[in-house]
Parts: sequence; C-alpha cells; structure tokens
Amino acid sequence: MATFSLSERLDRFCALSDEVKEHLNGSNSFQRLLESRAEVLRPGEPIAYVPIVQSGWIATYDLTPDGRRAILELGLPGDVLSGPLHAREPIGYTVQALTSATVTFHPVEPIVELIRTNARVAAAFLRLETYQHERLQERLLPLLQLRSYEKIAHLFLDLHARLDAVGMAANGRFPMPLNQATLADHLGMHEVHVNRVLRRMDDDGYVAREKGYITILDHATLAEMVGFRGRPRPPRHGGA
Amino acid sequence: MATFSLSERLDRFCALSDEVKEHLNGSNSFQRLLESRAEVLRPGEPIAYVPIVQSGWIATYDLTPDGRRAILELGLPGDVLSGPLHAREPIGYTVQALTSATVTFHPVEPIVELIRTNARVAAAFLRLETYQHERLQERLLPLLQLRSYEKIAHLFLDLHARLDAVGMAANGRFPMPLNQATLADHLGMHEVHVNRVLRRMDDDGYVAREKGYITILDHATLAEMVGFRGRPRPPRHGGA
DNA sequence: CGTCCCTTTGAGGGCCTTCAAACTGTGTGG
DNA sequence: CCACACAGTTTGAAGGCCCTCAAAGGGACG
Repeated sequence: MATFSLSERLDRFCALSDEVKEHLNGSNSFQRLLESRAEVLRPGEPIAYVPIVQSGWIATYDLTPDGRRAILELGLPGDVLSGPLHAREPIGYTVQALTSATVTFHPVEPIVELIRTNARVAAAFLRLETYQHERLQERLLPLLQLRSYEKIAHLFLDLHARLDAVGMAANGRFPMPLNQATLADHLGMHEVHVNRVLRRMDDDGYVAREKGYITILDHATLAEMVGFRGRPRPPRHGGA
Repeated sequence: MATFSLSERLDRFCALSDEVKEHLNGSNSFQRLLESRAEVLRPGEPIAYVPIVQSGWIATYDLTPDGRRAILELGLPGDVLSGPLHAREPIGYTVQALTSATVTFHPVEPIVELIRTNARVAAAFLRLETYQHERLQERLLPLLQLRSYEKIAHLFLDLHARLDAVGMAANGRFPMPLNQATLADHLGMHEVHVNRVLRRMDDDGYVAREKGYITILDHATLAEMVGFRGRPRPPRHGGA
C-alpha cells in the first residue's frame, strides 16, 4: 500500500506520460518497515536508492567535530529524498528514521537512465529539486534572524502546512512524534531551552500540547510574529 | 569579455553538444555593469532572466517582518543563479549587488524551451541545482551548531575555497569586499559582534586583515575547529 | 575642513547555555 | 503487584555569549 508513489510525486511538477509513470513505479522498487533510529542512507556509501517516506518521520543530519547533531531536513510522509540521486559522490550526511517508518526505495540506475533520455522526467526532477532548494532557503531565514521562541513557532507553522498538505492535520492539530532533544537539534537550540520555550508558548496560549500532538491555537498571530508565508504548494501541473 | 558563460558552467556538470552550447550562449543574452546596491532581481516580478556573475559580489536576501536582512546566498564571480529559472511564481526574495558588479543576463524563454526538449540540458541544470542544494545544506551546519567565532571561520574557509576555484585566491589570501554589517546579515549576527570576533581571530593569529582582503593564516587548525570539509568541486564531466 | 561610511570600543543586560537533579510515564522482570 | 530501569520532561541556579544602545575613531571624498 504505497500511498505515495514516485511517479505521482513527480507528476505534480511536470506531467508525465503513462508509459513513463509505469516505468518509474515498476522498476524494482521495494518497501521496508524501519524501526525508529534505523538508518535509511549511510554516509560514505555509494548511492543506490531514492527513498520515499510512506509513514513516519525521518531526518537528514550531520555531525559537528565534537559530535553534536545538526538536523538538516525532516522527511515527512510523502517526501522524496531526491538529493542522493544526483550527487556525484557518496553523500556526506546520514538519513535516519526518527520514528518507526515505512519507506519505499527506488533503485537509482533506471531513474538515472530515464533522466538521461527523457527530457520531461529530467524537468520533473529539476522542479522537484528546485522545490526542495526553496524549502531549504526558507529554513535559513528563521535560523539567521529569529529568536528561539519564534524559531519554534516557525517550525510548527511549517510542519502544520506540510502535514496538512498530505491530510495529516486538522483544525491546527498535527502529530508531533519528535522529542524535545530532536527539536533542539533541528533548530540549533538546547533541549532544556526548547522545553522552557514550549512551556511559555503553551502558557501564552499560542499552542496546546498533548502527548504526540501539537495544536496551533493562534495561527494568525504566530504567522505574523515570524513572517511566515504559507509555502506555495507544488502545482497540480506546472510549466517548465 | 564574458569570462563565465552559461554553457561552460553547465558543461562542467553534464557534457553538452557544441550546437546546444552555441544556442545557449547566442540567445540574446546581454551584460550589464551594476552599481553597488543595484537590484539584480526584484521580488514579486515575473522572472525573465537567469543572471551569471562575471565580476563583483551579489547577494540573495530576504527581510524579516521588522526589516532585518537575512542574506541567504552570496553570488561570487562565476556563480549562476538558476533558482528563478525553475520557480513557478515570482520569487520571494531580492537579489542585489553588494559591490559594483558585472552580470550577464540570459532570457529564460529559450532556456526553458531547451530544457523541455533536450534531456542533456535538463540533466545539466538538474546537477547544477543539486550542487547549489548541497551548498545550502553546508550552510545549515554552522548556523545550527557553531558559535560566532566558528561561524566566521567557516565562512572564510568557504569563501576561500570558492574564490580559489575561479583563480581569485592565492596563498590563503582572497578579496573581502563586504563590510561587517553585511557579514553579520549573512551569519545571523550583529555588526558589533562581528567586529569583536574579527579582531579576536586576528589577535589569535588565525587570519590577517587588510582593507578589502582576508588572509587565512592557519587553514588546517581552522578547518578542524569548524569541521570544514573542502567542498567537492564540480567535476570536469560527470555521470548522471 | 566637514561629511559620510565604516570600524572600533565601552558598558549593561538579556537570551540562551550549561550542569545538575527531580519528576513523570511506560515497559520489564521478579 | 511491586521494584526497577529507562526515556523523556521539567525545574533550578549560575554564568557566558551575544545583543543593544551609545559614541568615539579613522579613512575617503568633495
């Protein structure tokens, strides 16, 4: 039950022929159930698969010389990790499951071949890559200019928007399977301070916390506070 | 005297036929001499051109609600701003010259058409985009986990590597046309603190400062301090 | 000689880190 | 059913990094 297929995700960016879609889906992809903390891609290894998250959350992270973890990107259900596909060498980061997760793996060889020969497929991957580039740019702004309180607010607004897009949020409420240490590694903060800020956001009435869930209570005020612009959704079928 | 041509930059990532190269270079591109602070691309405008920096430095920046500037990316000589090419809508950020700069503008229409029809061109842009994605990822690590002193060291090592790649650095010495306020906006720090840290790095003997130039005196120690891995150079002609 | 831009220095305070430890809930084994 | 381990959350106290406001110093240019 692969809810999110590679062809469908690409098709959003650039309409593909049925033949190509079948080719993409059929090509020996397989699905794995991963335990929390299982590695999806290991640094230094040759890249063999393009992963797609079906359920659960995963993270792309890197380590500082002294062993602190920096989470570069969060992978939510529906996300395609296309980065390794185009990299020239083994990746320098690790991709790991943050919760138990279901991930579909597509072998890169047939995909690379398709990109080589089919301009529409190449264009679709190009749009996908551009989309992710834009997402990364939007992470820079909070890291550069916002304070802890606002960083967390920005993250919650972002997660809400992304999860809403795949039907996993309702009425401002969305799953939050990450513990505070993981949030800290994603925001460049410290566990203890994440806790204090969360409590303050709760006391201030901006968010409500339940085990495993967050509810955004005052979306408008938070969005204005942090300059959050709802990220443009991938189009239903776009141009170039 | 366009030192850096679009076709040559793309050709590094994916070998292109001479015909395509001519097509890319010929298509009505033009060159402009921009004064410092002139805008290269304006937010909200439809995207008409792909800029390539020939000389001088430019910046992609965004503003917080209260008007603080966050510099997302620095454009150095030879850099191609391909982002706008694939964006679906007007960009949300501003691109501005940080020094007087020479920039070549390529109209997007013919390029988009080429991408649509030529898989090799699309693949080349895909690799270019992936390369820039990786660069952005490498900016996240210092922002997430390093302190001011290390952030600046990381930036200097990065700039040195990039300028060295286009022959603008020698013996650890490279141009530094940015003032301290601009460095601050790039690192998420404050002007005054940038100044204090720079002085300290100078006193510590890690760097030397002259007007308009920086010299890295102890590359090895700094690189180890911040976990800097020399960025993989774009290959001479790569795979997928 | 005055203006402008940038750099530099000082003083004070706040955000966030750091170290430490208690508290809570959950699963496991006796 | 209780004891215990374990993971995660929460709270306290102290201190440092960095911000903020303010202003002086230096060089380029008219």
